[in-house]
Amino acid sequence: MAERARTYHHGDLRASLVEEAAAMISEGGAASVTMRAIGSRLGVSRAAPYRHFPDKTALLVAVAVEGFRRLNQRLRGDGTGASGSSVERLRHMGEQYVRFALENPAHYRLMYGREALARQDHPELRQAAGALLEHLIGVIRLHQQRGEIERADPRAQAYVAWSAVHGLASLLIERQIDPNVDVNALLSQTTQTLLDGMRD
Amino acid sequence: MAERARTYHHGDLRASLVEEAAAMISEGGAASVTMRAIGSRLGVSRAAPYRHFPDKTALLVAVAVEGFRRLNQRLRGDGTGASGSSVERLRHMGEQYVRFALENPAHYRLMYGREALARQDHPELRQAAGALLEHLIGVIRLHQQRGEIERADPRAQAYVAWSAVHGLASLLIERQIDPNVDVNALLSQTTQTLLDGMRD
DNA sequence: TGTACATCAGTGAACGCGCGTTCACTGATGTAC
DNA sequence: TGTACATCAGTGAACGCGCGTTCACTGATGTAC
Repeated sequence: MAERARTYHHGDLRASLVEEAAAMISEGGAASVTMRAIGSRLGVSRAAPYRHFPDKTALLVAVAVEGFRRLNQRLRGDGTGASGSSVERLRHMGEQYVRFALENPAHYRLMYGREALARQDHPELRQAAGALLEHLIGVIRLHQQRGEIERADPRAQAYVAWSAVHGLASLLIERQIDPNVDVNALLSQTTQTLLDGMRD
Repeated sequence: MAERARTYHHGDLRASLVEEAAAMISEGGAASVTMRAIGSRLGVSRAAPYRHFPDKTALLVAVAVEGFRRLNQRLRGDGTGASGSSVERLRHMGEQYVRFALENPAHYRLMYGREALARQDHPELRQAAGALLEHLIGVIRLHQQRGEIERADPRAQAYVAWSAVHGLASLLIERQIDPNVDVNALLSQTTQTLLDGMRD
């Protein structure tokens, strides 16, 4: 991506900043992202990022929003296809969710933590997170209609399901779970327990 | 607590440092704890804390360990008494766990997050967290024996249960859940779904 | 009981550092005529 | 097509700040004799 000719104007610095910040987050966590470092990594002056983002927080918000976009895309991507049963579809979503978190731990932390970013101040971020939840609610509602799970309030059911996968993802990311445990087995046991608990 | 006479020697500065750091965390999050501020809040010089902790991380570790001690105590405290059924006992633990997190959000975050504290370097912290898990496993094993839940690997079951309550606690703390939602209802729905899913 | 002295919990001033951000500027670009 | 000029993405030096931590020190304490 940095293979454009070295012109004075970068070309698409804004996008590169978001991308590079995400890379830095992967490598060293959110704390390792500094405006100074990101400039120099992109071969650009320290002040250049301020042409595109008013301050550091704005950049981090953009990074988090981009994370939600990717996660959203992944959850919608149909590994099992529309052909899978309702239960399979939900199970698939849960698995992909946790896998995303495991593959992008620091990014995931940025998306959901309030350590680096105060949530209420950033409507775009709020909206990006909300879209994910609405998608889950939609799937749950659909599959309630197919009669495979209990017909409780779909929003509440979504929160319960989300809690379970978010909790598992967090505990794994924060290395609270014995590294000898078989993650796949634990993941499928979690989704299974959840689906059993939601069943009529 | 600061009502001892103003002597040159503080009396029990170490304990006060931990206590005060915990208070600051409650007020402004872990990032608001600085060695400078904590000294001045206790009416002591900036350098004084270094008599008791080699560095800031050591102090934060002590605070986190203290948090685990309190949480542990709370989970063991029998709201329902030993008289409650197995299921009631587990439900009670789940509820107390989430309530602790809601009452001490920043402290909880410090205990389980790796943002402020890298976990592997601090065996005492690791051990404090481990003790909590072992307690949960013990309760689950006991109640498997009473035949009220499925006889799966108790450690795996503990991880699943822990994931659910940790996830719920985290989402609530990070304000990812619609504030209009009835927290108590959501909490009991979560524990209920979990127990249903674990039932034989 | 009184004194000498080792110990250790405090002081206060200073250090160096890395950070986010600002400022006056300059080079490149694209558009009006 | 050629030129004047507004626009805007960059530069590089500097700012002020708050931080963790160190250092030589001093005051209080407790213990040996």
